[in-house]
Amino acid sequence: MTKQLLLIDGNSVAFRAFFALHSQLDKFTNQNGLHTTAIYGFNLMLDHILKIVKPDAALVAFDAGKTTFRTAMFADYKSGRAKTPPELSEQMPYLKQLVAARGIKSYELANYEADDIIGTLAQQASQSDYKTTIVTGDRDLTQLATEQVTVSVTHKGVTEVEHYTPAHVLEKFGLTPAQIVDMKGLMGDTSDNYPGVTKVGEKTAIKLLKEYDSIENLYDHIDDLKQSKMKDHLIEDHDLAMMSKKLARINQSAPLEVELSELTYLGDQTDELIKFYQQMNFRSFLTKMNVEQTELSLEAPVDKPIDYTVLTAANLDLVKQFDQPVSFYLEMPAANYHVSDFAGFVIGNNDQWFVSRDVDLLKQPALAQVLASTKISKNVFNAKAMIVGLHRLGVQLQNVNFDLLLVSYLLNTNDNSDDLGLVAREHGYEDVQEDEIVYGKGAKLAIPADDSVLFTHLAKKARTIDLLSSQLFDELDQNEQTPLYTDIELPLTNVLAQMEIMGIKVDVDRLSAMGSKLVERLSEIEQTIYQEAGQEFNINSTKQLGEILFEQMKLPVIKKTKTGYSTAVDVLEKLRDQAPIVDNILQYRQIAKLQSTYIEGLLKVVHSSDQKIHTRYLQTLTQTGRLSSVDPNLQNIPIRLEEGRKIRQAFVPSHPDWEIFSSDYSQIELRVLAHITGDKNLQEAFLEDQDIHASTARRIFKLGPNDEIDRNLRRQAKAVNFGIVYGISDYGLSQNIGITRKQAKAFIDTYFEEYPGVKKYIDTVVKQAKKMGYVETLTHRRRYLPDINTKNFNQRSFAERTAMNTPIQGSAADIIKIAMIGMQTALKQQNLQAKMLLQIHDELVFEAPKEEIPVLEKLVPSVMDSAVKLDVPLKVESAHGATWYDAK
DNA sequence: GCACTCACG
DNA sequence: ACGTACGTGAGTGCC
Repeated sequence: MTKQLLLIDGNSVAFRAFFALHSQLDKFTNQNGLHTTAIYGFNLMLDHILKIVKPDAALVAFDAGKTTFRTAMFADYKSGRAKTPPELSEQMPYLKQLVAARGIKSYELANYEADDIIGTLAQQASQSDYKTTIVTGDRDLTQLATEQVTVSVTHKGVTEVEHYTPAHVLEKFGLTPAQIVDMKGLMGDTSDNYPGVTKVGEKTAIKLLKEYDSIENLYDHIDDLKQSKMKDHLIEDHDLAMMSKKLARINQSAPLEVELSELTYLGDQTDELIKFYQQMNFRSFLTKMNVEQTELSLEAPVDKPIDYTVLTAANLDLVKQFDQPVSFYLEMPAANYHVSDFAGFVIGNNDQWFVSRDVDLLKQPALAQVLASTKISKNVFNAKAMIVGLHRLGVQLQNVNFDLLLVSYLLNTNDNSDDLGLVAREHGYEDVQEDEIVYGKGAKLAIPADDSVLFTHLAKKARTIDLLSSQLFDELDQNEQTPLYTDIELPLTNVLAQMEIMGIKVDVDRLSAMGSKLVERLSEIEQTIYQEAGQEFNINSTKQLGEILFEQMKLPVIKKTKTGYSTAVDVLEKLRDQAPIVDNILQYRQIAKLQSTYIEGLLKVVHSSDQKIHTRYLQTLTQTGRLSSVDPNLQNIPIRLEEGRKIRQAFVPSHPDWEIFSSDYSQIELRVLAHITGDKNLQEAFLEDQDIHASTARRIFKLGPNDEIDRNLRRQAKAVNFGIVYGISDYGLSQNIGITRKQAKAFIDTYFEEYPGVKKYIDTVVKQAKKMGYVETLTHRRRYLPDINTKNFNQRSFAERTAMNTPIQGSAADIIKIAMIGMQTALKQQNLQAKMLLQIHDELVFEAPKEEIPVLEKLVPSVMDSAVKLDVPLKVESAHGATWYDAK
C-alpha cells in the first residue's frame, strides 16, 4: 500500500507564520515574555496539514547555518538579506520542542539548506512506495513536484495552502516543474540575492522558456533572436544565468544521515505537548486537547459549565436585586435586527445568569426598569442592535458601559466579526460557540428546540462580556483610546440607532413609475443591441458580451481581466467610435443598474408598515473608521448623472409640509490634510477660502496670480489632489487623467516642491507605520498595517499608501461623527422636531418642518464646522427642498 | 462563492 | 522589474 510522507520546510514556514501574525506580536507572548507567534502559527499549520495528509512518516527540515555549498559557489548568496528579527530567532529552539512533542522528527545538515534535505528525501521516497507532501512558504520548491510529490505552498496566513502538482505548476506558470530552475536562472531571486539576467523578470523568463524549453537550448539558439536590448542582456549575462540556475536547483542527493525508515510519525506526545502548550500559554490548543486549565480557568473558562435560572412571570422579581453593572444580551439570529426573530435573552452578573425564550418578559416593569435604569450600567455586545431590538419591544436601553463589539473594533479594526464567540476568541476566551454552529445558517437557520443548548449559549455570552470588560478597558487605556470610545463611538451608537429606527420615507408610487419607464427603455435598447450584434445574447454576461465585441465584431482588445476580455466602462468608452453597439451597451448598463439596484432593490426593502427604509449602519467594519450602510446601502444613491439622480426624488419627508435638509463638508479630506501636514501653502489656500483645485493648478503649473485657469488644468490639478489623498503613484495618476507616466511623475514632483509639508508628512507617517506597525487618526483611532515591512513589493506599496490615506480619511470620519453627536444633542436641547436621517461620509441629511429650515440653516453648519478645531477652517454647505433630489 | 461591473464618498 | 490609486455594498452570471 502507498504510504504518505510529510516533509516540512521548517525555516520557511516559521518565517511565514511569524509575519502572518506580526500585527499580533505583542499579544502572543507567554508568561516569560517569549514571543510565540511563529510557534503558534506553525502549530496551526501542523493541525491543518496533519488532518489532510495523515502521514506515516514525517520530518521537519531546518537550515543549518550561514554557509552552504551555495555560498561556496557564489559568495553573495543570501547576503544583503535583513537579519532575522530577534523576536523570531528566540522562537526557533521552542519550535523544535513543539515538533518533537507532536511526534515528528527534526533534521538539519551542515552545508545544506532545508530545501536540499527535502529534495533528497522526496527523491528517495519516490523510489519506494511513497506519496510525498512538501509544505513550504517558498515557491521555488515547486520544482520538486511530480506525480508522487505535491508541493503545498502556504498562502496569506499559514493554514491556507496552494497544492502544486505538475499540472498546477503548468497552469500557474505555463512551465513544467523542471523548468522552474530555468525560470529562476533567468529572472534571479532578490531575496536569495542571486542576479539572473538583467531586465528579465518572471514574465519574460516564462515567455522565453515556452519557446526554448531550457536556458541551455535558449543559448544554443541565441542567434535566432531578433536584435534587441534583451538579446544583448542575455548574451552579456550568460554566465550569471548559468550560475543562477545552479543556485536555484535543489540538491536531490545530499549526504543525509537519516533514512526514510527513521521518520515514522509518532503522533502527539500528549503529556509533553500539554506541558509545552501550558508553557507557551496556548489556551486554544489546550482546549482542543480537552485539558482543564486550572490556574487559568478563572480568567478563561473553557467549556466551563455554567448555571442559569430560567425566568418566568412568577420569579421575575429576582432581577430586582441588581445594583451593579449587568451583562445583557438579546438574541436575534438573523443579521438584520430590524426584522429578525427573537430567540431569547440573558441578563445577570457575577455568575448569576437569568435566561428566557420569552422576550415579552422584557416589557415587564421589573426587567424594563433595569434596562432603562441610569443607575445600573449595562455591558453588552453590539449596543446598537440591542437598542433597536428592544425598541421593537417598546423597551428602552440606557446607560451602556461596555460594548464588547465596539471596544474590540477600536482596539483592532480587524476584530469586527459580529459573532460574539469569534470576537471573544481574539481576546483569548474560547468557551462561546459560534452562532453559526448553534443556529445554523441560510435556509437551515433555526432556534434550537433544546432549552439547555440555547440557554447555555446565551449564559456563556453574558459571562464572556462580563469577564472581558476590565481587560479590554485596560487595553483601551494603554492605547489612549478611552476618550475615543467614551466620547465618540459609544454616544454615536445611540445616535445611529435613533437614525435607523426613524428611517427615511420613500414615495413608492414614484419609484414604481420610474421603474416602468426604465423597463420600457431597456427592452428598446435591448432590441437595438441584438440587431447590431446580429443575434440575441445575454447583455449582462460579460463573457457573452466579450465574445460578441472582440471575436465576432473584431473590436480591438484594450484590457483583459483574469478570466477574459474586460468590458468595463473605461474600455467601452475607448471603443465608442468604432461601432454604434458600444454606446448602446453603455446606455443599457446604466439603465439596468438603475432598474435592478435602485428601483427593484429599494422597493424590496421598504417596510410596508410605514413606507420607510430602515438601513443599518455598520459601525465596526471599515478599516478607516468610516461607517458603512447595508440592507440597503443608502450611501451610494446615484447623484453624478442626472438620470440616476432622479432616484432621489423618491426620498421624501415623512410629514406633509416638511422638507429634506442636507449639509455637507466642503473638501474635508484636503482640509484635514492641510491640518495634519502643517503645510503652510496648503493651509494658506484654505485660510483665504480659495478654490482649492484652481489654487493647486496655479502652483503645479507655475501660473501667475492673474493667469486664467482653464477647466482642463483645474481637472488635472483636482486629480493630483485626489491622488495625494489616496497615496499617490505616477501610474495611478497617469491612468486617471490619461497622460503619460512621465508627465504624471513630473506633476507629483512639482506638487511636492510646492507643498513640502505634505512631502514631509508622507515620509514621516510611512516611517512611523514601519516602526510601530500602525497609524492613527486625530482621535487615536488605530489601524494596524501588517504588510508595511513585507518583502512583497505590491503588498508593501499598498500598505504604504494606506498609511498615508488612513489618517486622512479616518480623521474626516472622526470629525463627522463628533458633529453627529453634537447635532443630536442640539436638536433635543432646542426642542426641534427636525430629525437626522442619513450620513453619507461628509454629508448629513435631515427632515424638518418648513418653519424649522431657517433654524437648521444656521445650526447645522455651526455644529458641523465647530466639531473640532483645526489649523484651517471647516466649510459647510447646505441645501433643502421637497425631496432629497431637491436638496441640492 | 467568486469575478466582474458599477453606484457613492 | 514589479503593477497600483483610498474606503465601501449590491446585482448578475457562472461554476
